[in-house]
Amino acid sequence: MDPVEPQDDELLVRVPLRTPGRGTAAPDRDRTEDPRVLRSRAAIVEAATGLFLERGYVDTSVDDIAARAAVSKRTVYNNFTDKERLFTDIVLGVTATAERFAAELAAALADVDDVSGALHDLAREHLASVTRPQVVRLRRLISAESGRFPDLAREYHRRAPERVIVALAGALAGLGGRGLLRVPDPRRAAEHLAFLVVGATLDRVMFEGEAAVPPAAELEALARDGVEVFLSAYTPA
Amino acid sequence: MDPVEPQDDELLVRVPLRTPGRGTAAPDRDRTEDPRVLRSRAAIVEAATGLFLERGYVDTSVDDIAARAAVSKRTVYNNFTDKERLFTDIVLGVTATAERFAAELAAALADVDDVSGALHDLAREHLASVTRPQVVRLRRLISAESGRFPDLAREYHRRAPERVIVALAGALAGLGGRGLLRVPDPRRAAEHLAFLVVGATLDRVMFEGEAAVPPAAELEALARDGVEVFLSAYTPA
DNA sequence: CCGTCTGGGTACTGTCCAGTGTAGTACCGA
DNA sequence: TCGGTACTACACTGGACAGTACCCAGACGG
Repeated sequence: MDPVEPQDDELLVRVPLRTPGRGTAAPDRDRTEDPRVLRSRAAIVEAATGLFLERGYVDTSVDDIAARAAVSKRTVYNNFTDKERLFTDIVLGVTATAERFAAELAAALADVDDVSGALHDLAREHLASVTRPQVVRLRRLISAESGRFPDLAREYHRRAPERVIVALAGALAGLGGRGLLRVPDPRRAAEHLAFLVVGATLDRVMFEGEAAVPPAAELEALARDGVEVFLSAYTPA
Repeated sequence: MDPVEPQDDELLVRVPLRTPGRGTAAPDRDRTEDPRVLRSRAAIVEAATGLFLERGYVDTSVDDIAARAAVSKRTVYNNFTDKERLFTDIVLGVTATAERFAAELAAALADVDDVSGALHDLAREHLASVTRPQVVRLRRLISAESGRFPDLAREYHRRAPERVIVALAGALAGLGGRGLLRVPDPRRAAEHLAFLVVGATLDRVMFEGEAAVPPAAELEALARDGVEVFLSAYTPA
């Protein structure tokens, strides 16, 4: 499988390769990283990502992470200054996925002619992306810890859901400029489209967990109905 | 102030008066409650509600609660079997507010003639209610703890946001029956209306906290634009 | 005035956990 | 062969915190 296309049960995690927190003294030594370090770090990140998403931040101990990564606790602390840094590094790494998705969204709508068809495709894709189990867990995790990590939550929101809205607004403005839609306020239009399609599902899933994700047929209907309402309001007279 | 109308900075809390967890042996003794007990219990509930909403479940210790309630820890445990029970009792007590609100919503839309005006009023009220700081904190608190208390989260969602949707669906169906709206699927229509109006704000607030609540003028615009889109899709031809 | 009963206060126990210190081991390049 | 570096195992510290044992005070009946 293509390592750049995330599957339902995984998230791409990009963690900075330089060990943070010891840049004070290191004179940029050997740039061929020790394979032992790479191996340990990858195992730790993978284990921690899974555990954080399954149990949350507080209910995951560093001992748990070390155990699942088959690594000693000391090694965890050799690679990450503390539990908080490990957490934030992972979360910010994960948002890379969302950023890429936002860019694709905008591009897909750039120069279409069949507005209705394109919006239906976009809605389906958006809904599918947002209801992927790991994405659901990530949303819940971050909002759950937004009290402990307010900056992180803001950053995630800015980079992921917000960026999707902004990209969508740009695309809709483009369609408006070509006379294919009537878009007085692109930002508002993007929000309307997005939440017509994913709003109700997102809300339910936030409280009931990924088990509450509707079946595929219902997702299809949600996308269709949402776009239909959007078009009846935003189609030029 | 009327004790049944919640203000911005408070939530009505209804907690069962019988001490839970000792019903096994008590043969329904004196029903004139000891005033000391009533006083303690009220202080504990108030303190715990505030602390849970401010800091969350894990970051609030029973010692903190006892201190703010100006009561000993022992007294807390005399009135509530454990921290979990205290938490769930409080959360379920708070949902009483939301339940009442849902009923009012449905009633307000029952037999209006000016559909547009009524929907605008409803949208304004819904948005105002959902962005009240304490409501925002409650949403975040419950979804944050939905991993630890899945049943509680489900119950809250069923009683509060879900009940609003159901009531709204009923009201819209009524308007549809009178030919004032075209409502093929009342449930879907209710979701569309609700999330057109509150979706984007709800999402932002979930990550950025109650500080991200838009100013009154923007709330007004959100309600107006959302209803406008809804009407252009659901007005009979 | 006395015994008893109940709620409340203080001090404690047991546990969990983040983070550290240390001593030893495997591997790698010179 | 030697020195350096990362990893392991393990014990340990310090602190937080849920829940409890035990005693005191005051109300109430006799």
